Amino acid sequence: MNKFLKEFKDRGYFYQCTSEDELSDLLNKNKIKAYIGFDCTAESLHVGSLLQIMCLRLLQKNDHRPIVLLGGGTTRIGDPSGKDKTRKILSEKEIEKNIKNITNILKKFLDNDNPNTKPIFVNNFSWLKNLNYISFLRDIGKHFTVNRMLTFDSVKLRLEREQSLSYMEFNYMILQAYDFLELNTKENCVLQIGGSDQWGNIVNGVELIKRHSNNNTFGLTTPLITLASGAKMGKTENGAIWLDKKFLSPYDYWQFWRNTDDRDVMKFLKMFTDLSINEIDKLKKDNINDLKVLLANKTTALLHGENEAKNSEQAAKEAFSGKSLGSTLPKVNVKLNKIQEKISLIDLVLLSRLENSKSEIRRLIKGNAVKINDNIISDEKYIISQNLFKNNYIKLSIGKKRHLKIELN
RNA sequence: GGAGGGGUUCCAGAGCGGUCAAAUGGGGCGGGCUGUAAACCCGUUGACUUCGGUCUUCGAAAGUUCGAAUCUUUCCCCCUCCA
Repeated sequence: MNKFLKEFKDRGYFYQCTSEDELSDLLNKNKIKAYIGFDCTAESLHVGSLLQIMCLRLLQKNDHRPIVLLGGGTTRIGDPSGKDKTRKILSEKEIEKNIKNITNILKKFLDNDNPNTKPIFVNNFSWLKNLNYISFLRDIGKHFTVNRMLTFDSVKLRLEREQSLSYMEFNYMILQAYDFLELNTKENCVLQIGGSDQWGNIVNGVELIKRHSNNNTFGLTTPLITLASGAKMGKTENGAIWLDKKFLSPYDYWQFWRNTDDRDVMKFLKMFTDLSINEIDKLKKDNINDLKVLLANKTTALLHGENEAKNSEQAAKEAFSGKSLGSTLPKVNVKLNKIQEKISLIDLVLLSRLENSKSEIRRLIKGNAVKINDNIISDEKYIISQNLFKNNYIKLSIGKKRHLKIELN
């Protein structure tokens, strides 16, 4: 089997392929271009897209060239796959902003220097916006039968549940198929990779290209990752695990990985780090916590860099091992006069934005969950005094996992 | 178009005139155990509070009543069956 494909499988990226043997042959013979599409509905990507990003990296590692398609056009339509309801439609401005931001995130993960493999960024709005309806129907629409379209899950499931599906959304799969055709024609792109929910859309592209241009192309999908606990990966109660400092600090990103379920650690090391399969298999499994730290360090380094990873590890060490004030903890500044006004503990927590409901904070205080400089405070009327500040800051903790440095200025 | 059933707090789902900020389960949060894991146990889970209470919530609006999630009317939405 081809080297790229083998590693793709070994790392757990593989779910389905349109024609595995042929693709393997092709990859052995040629360096190809492959594309993955990213939705631009949100301002940032989250961990849910990480597997796709790792696929892009793997392509580069094997000297293939990734094309990153940003769905500036298709986001204006909305993919019905896996959704019960029509999504809200974003304004042009929002989409442009999202594209910029998402591009920057992807660049952090990818090698942008090697001229042979550096990613090609495209926005499908650039070709979709100029489509002429009549000629599109004649050139492209004729290759699709409604009979077949109705059988795809994205459409079928909606109809079965009697949830309305607009004509606009119904067209989504044709547009995505057209994207592939466009990239095949202009860039000689021969492979589309996507999540398993994209299978239908990908197959449509492969078939369209066959009928329209008589070229052979391929589709490859990755599995939906579920955690050992059964939950979908990437979202927690506190929100998505964003791949963007603005929405989730490197420390919290590090913590997300550090808190991985025991049963998922090896799997994630393979999926989300650059450690070779060999190295991973040789790792000593007797101290699972060391492996979690390794996982957190590697994944954080990929996104935020080695330094941030180191800092996060250091901060975690200090925060969890107790007494020392974490010099690297996330910090919040408080004006000196606030303290002189005799601010209450409740208000301090409010100020820290760790919680935003006074009732909730009261409950936490009663439950012995709030600590200042590692001392439990159980009096909800506790007033913060200036002499609590050592070296100009205090450590505020809620529960075992949330720690913050409050700095005076 | 006709006939029924339904919209309840994060989710599922009880309540069907006062004792309802609303049973129970799940999830979340906190505590315990531990390893920042899992499992398990306990507590908590609308907001504000001078801890006495106060305010806002049961699809929307109007009404009946001393009092409504619960009754009436209109409207909106969903589901099932028939055409």
